[in-house]
Amino acid sequence: MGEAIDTAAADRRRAILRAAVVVFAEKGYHGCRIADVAQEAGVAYGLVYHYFRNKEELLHSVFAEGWKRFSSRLAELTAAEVPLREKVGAIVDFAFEAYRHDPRSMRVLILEVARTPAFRDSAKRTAFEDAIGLTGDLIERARARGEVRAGIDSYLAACILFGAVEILLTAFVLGQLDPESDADVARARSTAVEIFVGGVGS
Amino acid sequence: MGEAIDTAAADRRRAILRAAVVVFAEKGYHGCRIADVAQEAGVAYGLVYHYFRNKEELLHSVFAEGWKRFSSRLAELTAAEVPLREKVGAIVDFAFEAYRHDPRSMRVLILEVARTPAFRDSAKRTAFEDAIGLTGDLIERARARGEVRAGIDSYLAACILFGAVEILLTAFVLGQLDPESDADVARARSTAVEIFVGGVGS
Amino acid sequence: MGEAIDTAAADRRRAILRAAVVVFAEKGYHGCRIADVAQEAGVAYGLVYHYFRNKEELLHSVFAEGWKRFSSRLAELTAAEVPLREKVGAIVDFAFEAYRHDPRSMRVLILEVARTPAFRDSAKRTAFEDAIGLTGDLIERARARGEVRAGIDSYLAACILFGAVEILLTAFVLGQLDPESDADVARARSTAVEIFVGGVGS
Amino acid sequence: MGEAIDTAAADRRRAILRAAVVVFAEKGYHGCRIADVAQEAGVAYGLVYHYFRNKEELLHSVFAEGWKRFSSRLAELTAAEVPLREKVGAIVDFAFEAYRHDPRSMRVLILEVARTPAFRDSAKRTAFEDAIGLTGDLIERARARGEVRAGIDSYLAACILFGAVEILLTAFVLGQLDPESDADVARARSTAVEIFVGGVGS
DNA sequence: AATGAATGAGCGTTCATTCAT
DNA sequence: CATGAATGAACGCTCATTCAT
Repeated sequence: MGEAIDTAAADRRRAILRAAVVVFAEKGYHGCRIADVAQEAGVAYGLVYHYFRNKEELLHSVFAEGWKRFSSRLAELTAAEVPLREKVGAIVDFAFEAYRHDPRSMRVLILEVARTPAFRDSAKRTAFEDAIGLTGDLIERARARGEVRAGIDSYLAACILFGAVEILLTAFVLGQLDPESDADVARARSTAVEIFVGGVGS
Repeated sequence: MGEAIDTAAADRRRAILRAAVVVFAEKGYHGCRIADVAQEAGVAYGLVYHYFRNKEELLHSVFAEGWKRFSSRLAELTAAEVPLREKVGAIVDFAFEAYRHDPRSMRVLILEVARTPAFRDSAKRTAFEDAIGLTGDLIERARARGEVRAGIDSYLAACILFGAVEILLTAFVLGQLDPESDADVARARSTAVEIFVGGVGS
Repeated sequence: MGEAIDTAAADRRRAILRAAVVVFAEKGYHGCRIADVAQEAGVAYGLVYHYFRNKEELLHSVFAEGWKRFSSRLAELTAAEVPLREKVGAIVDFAFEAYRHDPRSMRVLILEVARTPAFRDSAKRTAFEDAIGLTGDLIERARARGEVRAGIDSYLAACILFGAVEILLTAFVLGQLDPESDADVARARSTAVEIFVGGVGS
Repeated sequence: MGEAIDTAAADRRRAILRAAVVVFAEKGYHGCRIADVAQEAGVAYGLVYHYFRNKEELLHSVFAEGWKRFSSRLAELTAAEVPLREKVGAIVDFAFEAYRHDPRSMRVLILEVARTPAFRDSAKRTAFEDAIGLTGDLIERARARGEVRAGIDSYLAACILFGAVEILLTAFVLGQLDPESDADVARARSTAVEIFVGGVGS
């Protein structure tokens, strides 16, 4: 029974979190009120403060929740024994897939979390740095197998891969690319992988 | 004399704009008050409203000012008759140089303008799209000269180049790379160019 | 068994009341939350509402509890057949002793109850007035025995005695006098009694 | 002209302060909103924050304003060369007169300021202590002229005088005495002076 | 009886914006 | 042009109180 209650509480918490994703995605962090989140979640706004200390912590939690999935997937990929090109493809696929599956979450991750001043420090940066670290490791391993050419810094390369993925996601988010169009998605994916692995040059 | 006054007015306007750059860079668009900008500019806050309709227009103007230089440089590069690798290097150099020269402006461009909801539409996006269009044209021309391999979409490639540059600038802005270190700058530049043109693969 | 339960209930009630004294003394009536009182009492905050209608009634009850002892002692003193100087001394002693014994209760009585707007009417004032009435009676009796000089209004004198005691207690509460110092206590006591009975004049 | 503006600003500030006195007196510090003060002053509530940092500072200022008059009068009295009985009478008169002249200010001083937790420290206590110090000095001088009997501590005596005055004012404030009744006022005054100087004893 | 999730009135405070001087 | 007093919408947050369990 205690568990049932805990679960109910956890459900509520998750409901508010989901509502926050929706609302942040729609109006941005600064453009929405706690009351909007509460309304979207179908609860009184006071309740939000039972589950989250304040608005900022709500955003932090949205991030933490979303990031967890991404970084665990990344860790898997790093360990896998497949060619670099496939790994890079998998990272891009995963990001694109995540966006197709829950565009609003990605929207918040891409447009809000990463750019909120409060997030420019501590935990958040660490999370991004961890992801880059993992990806850098992944590239280092590929180098050990002779898959990476000389003169390429693995960690800067990881950065660049993320930059590429992020800007393509942004293009999807902002509507320059259509996530519903398989052609758009395939083209974006292959261009990202091809450039990252083989460059644009002939 | 009318001109003298106009010039004085223009100076004032520029002073406020400069102050806005400083303050936006320091505390972010949402984290600062018009009064902060005015104080930084050394004027009464009411005066800001003589030169700019409102806070948002101030941010728009900051962007427009900063972007002008960048896009005119881009247009030059597009027209120049040099190999693709050099053009890409020039774009990266220009971005990095701009950051070294006026890190606060870049900070605002990178961390504020691009991510403010209000900017996710209208003029701002057009500006970014123009830049990508120009860069895409540049790549198309290179393709015409046989410098670009098949299967690469020029405009997505332009996106990716911008994503790469942006994330490296972000690394500088957030302190993961040191803009004062020539080694860091050179490594970032060469990695960006090498990956973009030749990929990481061996 | 009904009694056992009643007793348990009464214990709970008393525990909450004691907790209220502690918390009110520490942070003031307006400066604390029901939740603070509950936590101090080691119960869930909802339970407070089983025993007290609301926060204000809690304060009323704290007062009533504390005042009961004081006024019954006062009634005893009134009846006793001892010289006025001794009676006054006993009142002062009693107040000081009460403070040494339970400074937090006195703190609440002195700093909170007497000054809460809600207490400026009804029951509370009556209680104070009763005390003053009793003390006035006490002085009247002394007058009947020739111990009070002409031109002194007994009830105003009672007021003044209370004012003197209260301000000395305040001095203890606020730390200007040290309740642990026997010298301070003795001096305060004798000064109060001497002035009240004999005045400062030579 | 600068002066005219300063004066206008000072007038506004004073108007808000006066309004605060009225409203605090009526509903208590905790029982009123900034908006009430503003309405009473006939200004927008935002304006209150131009002149006072926050609600607490407003109360502090109300106190400071009211106390200034009282303590300067006290300093005069201390210096005067009149018998102790007259000085004590003058202190009591001044306090009563102040109450008759501006009962709401006194109400705030007596019922709010002295009892607000935030005021139980720093500046406020110092002010009270200063007043007691001055009055203690006054009694010490009287002692030097042989007007005070042995065994009386001047500073405790000063405390007690203040306690007596305060409680009588409280009686006026709470309606147990009628400040409009000359008889009540005269009786209260003479009782206070007589007890303080000569005691109740015969 | 006991718990604490849920509610929502209420309020302090901020700050963009206006406008009289 | 320049100033900054004045306005008031807006919002985050608190916390007393209720009530289902």
